[in-house]
Amino acid sequence: MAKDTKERILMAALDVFSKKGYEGTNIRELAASLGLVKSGIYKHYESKGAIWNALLDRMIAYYEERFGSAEHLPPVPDSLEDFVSMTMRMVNLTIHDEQIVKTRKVLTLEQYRDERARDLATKHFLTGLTEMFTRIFSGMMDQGLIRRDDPAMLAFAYTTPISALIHLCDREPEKTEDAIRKIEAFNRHFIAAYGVK
Amino acid sequence: MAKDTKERILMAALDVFSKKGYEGTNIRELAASLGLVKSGIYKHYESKGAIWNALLDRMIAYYEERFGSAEHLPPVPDSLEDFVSMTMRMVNLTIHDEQIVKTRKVLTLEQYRDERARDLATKHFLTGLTEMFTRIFSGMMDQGLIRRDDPAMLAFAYTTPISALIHLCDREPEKTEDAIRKIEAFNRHFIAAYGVK
DNA sequence: AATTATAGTGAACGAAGGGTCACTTGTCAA
DNA sequence: TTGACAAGTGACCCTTCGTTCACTATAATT
Repeated sequence: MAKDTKERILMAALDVFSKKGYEGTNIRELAASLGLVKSGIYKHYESKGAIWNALLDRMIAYYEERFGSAEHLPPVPDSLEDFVSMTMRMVNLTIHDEQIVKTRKVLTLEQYRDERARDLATKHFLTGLTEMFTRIFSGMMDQGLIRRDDPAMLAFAYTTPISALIHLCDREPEKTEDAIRKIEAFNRHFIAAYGVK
Repeated sequence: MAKDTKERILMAALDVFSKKGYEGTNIRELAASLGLVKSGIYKHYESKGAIWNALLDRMIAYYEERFGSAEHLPPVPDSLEDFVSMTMRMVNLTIHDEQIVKTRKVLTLEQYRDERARDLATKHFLTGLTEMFTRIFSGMMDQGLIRRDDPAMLAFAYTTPISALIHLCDREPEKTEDAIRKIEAFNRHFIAAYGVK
């Protein structure tokens, strides 16, 4: 039960930090969203900063667990259609999963204030995806699915446009459908340019 | 002299908002950075929110003035080398101009809180560049410099990777040189794929 | 020269923030 | 049954924040 509340506090913190940022958040409000009174929070965390650090620990650990080891990488697709549908599954997850969306927003808001947030933001927004798709493209080149080229450059050129649209969805959720269509169109464009038919 | 201080307050606000965000900023500090005492600020703006609104007005007007009308668009380059050097000039400006960097940071930090910041962020980070390069690519296709294709899609695929690296520079300035090299490499890759030799 | 606006000061205020503490309540072990 | 402990409460403390105001100095206007 203690663990439970401690956990709920972290999730509430993720929620409110993602909306108002760390500085814009106050403990009373955070506690109230859990049906607690502010002093109750301090039975579980010693300060607002401690909540922030615990949340970041969690986000970092989650990222490592999820994308850190090679074994959790998606398999190399065995056709171009497979490749596109894998991308679209990932995109849909990352756009619609509340927790992932909030994580991105928090990292966006705190990237200039907190060094660890800064580093994790770069992984989330740039290097993580690029590295992942570098391996995928490398595999696809070996299989002759796409033209042989620098896989890292291709991954960069492939993931950053998609990433830009994911950010757009975070910022303006009402444009989500448009963004998804645009990602699909971009995939067709990409495959037309690099796919081997 | 009144105008002057009013102006200096805006510039100081841009500076401190870009570092600490709106909520994280306090008027005392802002005033002190101008050699003023906090009550002096209120001779020029009626509240902290008024400073924010004036700053946003300024950023919006500046953007309109700079990128809003077709006449301020860069000319269509007349060679591929010209095109790349134009891009690199723009990139260097946008990465090194303090005011532009701060503007991006402020928009990044306040995009979820303020509707106008949100809209301007989308222009800065996505649609503005895309529209601009749509025209450029359209012109370059007419001149036979690049393969005929959907210019809007090409602009999207060209500008978003560069944008991602600009964001990286904002977040981790020590990676600026790497980022610029990467943009140059991306340009070569892009031209190899779409340029007509 | 007298007046009046303007820019800036310093003290003060109320509200809101983070954090503490003595106390209550419920749970579980001895 | 009792004792210990973890979880939660409400009142309180101190600091910081945004804002106001009476006042001064300076520059412009009549």
